[in-house]
Amino acid sequence: MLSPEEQLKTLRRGTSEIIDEKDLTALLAKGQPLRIKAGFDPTAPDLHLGHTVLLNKMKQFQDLGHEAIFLIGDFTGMIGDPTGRSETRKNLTPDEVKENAKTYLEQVFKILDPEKTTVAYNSEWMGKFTSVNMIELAAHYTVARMLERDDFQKRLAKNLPVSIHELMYPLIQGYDSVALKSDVELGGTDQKFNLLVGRDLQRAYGQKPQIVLTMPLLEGTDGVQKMSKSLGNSIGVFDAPNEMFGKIMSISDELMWRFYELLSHISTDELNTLKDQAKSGTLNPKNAKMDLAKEIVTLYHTSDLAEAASSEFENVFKKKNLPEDIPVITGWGKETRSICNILKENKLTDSTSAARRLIQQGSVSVNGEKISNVNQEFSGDQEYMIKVGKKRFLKIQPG
RNA sequence: GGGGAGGUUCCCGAGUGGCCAAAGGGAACAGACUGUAAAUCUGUCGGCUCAGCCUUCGGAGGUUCGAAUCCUCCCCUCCCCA
Repeated sequence: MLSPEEQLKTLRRGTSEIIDEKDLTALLAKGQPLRIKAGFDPTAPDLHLGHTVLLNKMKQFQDLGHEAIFLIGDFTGMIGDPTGRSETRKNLTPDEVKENAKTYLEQVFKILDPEKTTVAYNSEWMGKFTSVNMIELAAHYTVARMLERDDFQKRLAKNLPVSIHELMYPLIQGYDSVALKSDVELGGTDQKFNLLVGRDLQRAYGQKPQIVLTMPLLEGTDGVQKMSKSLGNSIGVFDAPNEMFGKIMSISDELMWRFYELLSHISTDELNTLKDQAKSGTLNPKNAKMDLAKEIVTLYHTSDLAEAASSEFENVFKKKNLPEDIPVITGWGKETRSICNILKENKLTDSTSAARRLIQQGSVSVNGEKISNVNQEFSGDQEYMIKVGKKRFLKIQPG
């Protein structure tokens, strides 16, 4: 095992806060593998790059010889973490939770080493919890301390509802640390409160409080708000290679460095070199971004697909050629149909109204010719290349 | 249990009988500019057989020539008192 200082150097990369670093150093100095806990709520099946920030940190612990415990909050998932919520979450059914959990693990093992990862489900112990146990647990915390929490404060201040069960959430997450006897727990900065409750509860149950390590929340493609599917700024780990590549290319240069720090597996030294080169002008930021996009696409797909996505990107957007994989449909014969209906029927636009607007704005072309007449009709027995905006394409072939 | 406030288009939020498909902001989409960058500027932003028509303002009824706006009942949330 590396020395505590060397380990810390790696562990500090991208980290927001370590509570408390001295304690962590002391633990590392023992030279024993530590139990590293990270919990995921299987509330949404769509994993995005933001979720992987934590996994990358966990991977670092794993590579340093520690024991990664991946906790699936199948029990807590039914409650819904109130963190960062301006409103109460919808509860999930056990089946939904189970389904989501399966998806999670599949993705998780693209980063973590399955051989060295312990997977735990908190329903294992929470499912057996009696109401007496629950009340005992609740007795270890006070209402005032629970309401200190920022999310609750904000909601109360805005006269928004906070349900009782949401107050239970941090207690149960904290109890997971007791059940797992974790030495370190990882979480996003928004999880700080919950993670700290874990420390208090471990103390209350006679254990040594865990070290809390928080990671920043990754911004979404807009560069401002945190990555989230519902905000429409996320890059999903299931995104197709070309889409994933394109989304990464669309982030700002500033955000690119953050992605490098939190998502790339290149060493911190290499990263600093890249930054210096970009600053001095010897490296075009675009190339650094292309490399990053390739690395990430390779991780979730393959290096071949990443290369293909890269050349496709250059081809379509730099050289303005047509993409390779244009959806093709078969024509409808001799009768003619209006352009608006064709666009709507093939989902190039949401509605004929939207199609009209886009045509009026000059963003629709057929065979390279801009369409200006919203009523223009086309027969279905010829080949057409339809383009809407920069990204939507459709080819119609005679039947 | 008593008293008060409120539920508006994807989100926030204005609108208290016709000039309302509903201000403003955000998001999104499109155009210009680019490195598909970002930033900026411009436009669009319920639907349709589209200069007209149809469906929306928590739900169901009602008043009216006409309702997001008034009345009745119901559902949901918050605040104060107990």
